[in-house]
Amino acid sequence: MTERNVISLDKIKVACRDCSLSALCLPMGLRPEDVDRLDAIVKRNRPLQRGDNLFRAGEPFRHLFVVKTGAVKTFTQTNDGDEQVVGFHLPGEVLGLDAIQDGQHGCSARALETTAICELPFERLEDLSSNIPSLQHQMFRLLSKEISHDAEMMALLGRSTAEERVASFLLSLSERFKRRGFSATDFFLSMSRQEIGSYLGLALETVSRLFTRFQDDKILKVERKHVQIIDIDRLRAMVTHQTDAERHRANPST
Amino acid sequence: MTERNVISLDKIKVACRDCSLSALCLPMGLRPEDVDRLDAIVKRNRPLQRGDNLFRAGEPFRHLFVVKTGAVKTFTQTNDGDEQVVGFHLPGEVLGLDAIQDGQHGCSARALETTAICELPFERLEDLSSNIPSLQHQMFRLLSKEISHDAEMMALLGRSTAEERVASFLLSLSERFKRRGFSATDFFLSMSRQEIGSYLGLALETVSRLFTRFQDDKILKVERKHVQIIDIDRLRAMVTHQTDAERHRANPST
DNA sequence: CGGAGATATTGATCGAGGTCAAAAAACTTC
DNA sequence: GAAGTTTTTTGACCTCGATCAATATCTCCG
Repeated sequence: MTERNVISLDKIKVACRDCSLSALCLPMGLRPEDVDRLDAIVKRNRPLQRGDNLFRAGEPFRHLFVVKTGAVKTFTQTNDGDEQVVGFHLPGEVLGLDAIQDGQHGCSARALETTAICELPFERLEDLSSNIPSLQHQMFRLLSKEISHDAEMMALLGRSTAEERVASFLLSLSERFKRRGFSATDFFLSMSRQEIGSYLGLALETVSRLFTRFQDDKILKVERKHVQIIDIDRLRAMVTHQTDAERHRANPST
Repeated sequence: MTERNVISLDKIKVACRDCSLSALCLPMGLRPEDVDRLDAIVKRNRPLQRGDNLFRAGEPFRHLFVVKTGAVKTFTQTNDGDEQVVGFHLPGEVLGLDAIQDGQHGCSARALETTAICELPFERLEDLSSNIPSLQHQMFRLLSKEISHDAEMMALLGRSTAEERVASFLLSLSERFKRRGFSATDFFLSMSRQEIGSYLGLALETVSRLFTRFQDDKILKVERKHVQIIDIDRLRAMVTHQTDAERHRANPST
């Protein structure tokens, strides 16, 4: 390992209190002194390279993981060999929540690009949650948010056309990038067409064709992994099958 | 209200410690004295009749609900008017978990038959969880289990054929009835073909046709709402696209 | 009991999207 | 920078399940 690597490794070891993600991540809503107590149990390892596994399905569950920088996919293997993508995870998002229930990971997680991770020993997190009510509350919210998100995803997969799914996917990425301070209309996809298709329940060819069509319709500019959203309103209009759950969330006053 | 009703109402007000569901429900794994502390915050109202709403999407979230007897569906409304079924809930299953995150219900819940419900004020449940580590642990497990289940459902909706979806649905019901002490092979569906179809992302006609086909193939005997599973192994064999997450869960030793 | 409305079955038709195939473009690696 | 591999695009074809439609059956009430 070179000197240069050592320096970049140190750089990523930012304490929670100094981390730009704290408004999105577990520390959200905690008092500064409680953030420090949380920080004390966080372990920060060297970054993963593209293709590295963070954990594999079936492994014992010991930690929750938070994406700090980069991107991770979670997936399971079907018994006819090919993989089913379960989710894509951006900075501030927590992985491993499905493993709490029976103490082993139900899916595998693999870095889609160079990715820094914060590791939280779950037993110590539970102890801390017992002692910090706002942390317990934040944990409940986190788990609940995942459940809400899954319900929306199930609705999407159950009802929507390929067009709606791809539009939804792009809008979701757009919003998540925006919240993280990146451009909402100009970004790079870290996953392949294959992975997008698997996630959306579509063939990779269908994803590709829709990108092409959206580009022909002047809604997007797509060049390989680089996506620019030209007309976000037309993209939004495609998601006609939005449920009232989603509407309430988008505009709670109605 | 007649004398007869009053008696039946009293009968359903069984304390957690005496409830046959305690092995499936929140009290699971709690010490008897902690079960009593939990029991003290549980409210048991009169049963719902078929078609009654337990809560509606958009309403403020105050309680978690547990099905005691009967069955409940949760659903959202798409903006073109028709409903999307999100889940079916049997005795011992908890409703409202998706609402913790933002304090309002993301879906509506309606009784599919006469249904008794236990109501848990969430704020008091949080306080209790802070003071009873095993209850906090149980809450985390409960939420995590929901997330696992949703991931399986997403995989089902994303990849599977209509045949697999219906087979999976029947197997899921079968296992859940079995755990509750009912027959795993002879039961009544409390939901319509329409609702099954909505849940599985299929047209109601497709559900009906598959029931007919399974019956022709001597896998089932279906008569309206009454289902008898004749050959559960053939039903299992249909679910070829099982993921490794599901396999680990079905047989943790492998 | 009988009629109305809901629910389920069955048939016929059609189209969205899957599959197969081939070529093109972009990364890897030596 | 050439050769090989992976990823993406595009075309042709076909299948599964949606949709439309008609009938049958159930359930609920007066």
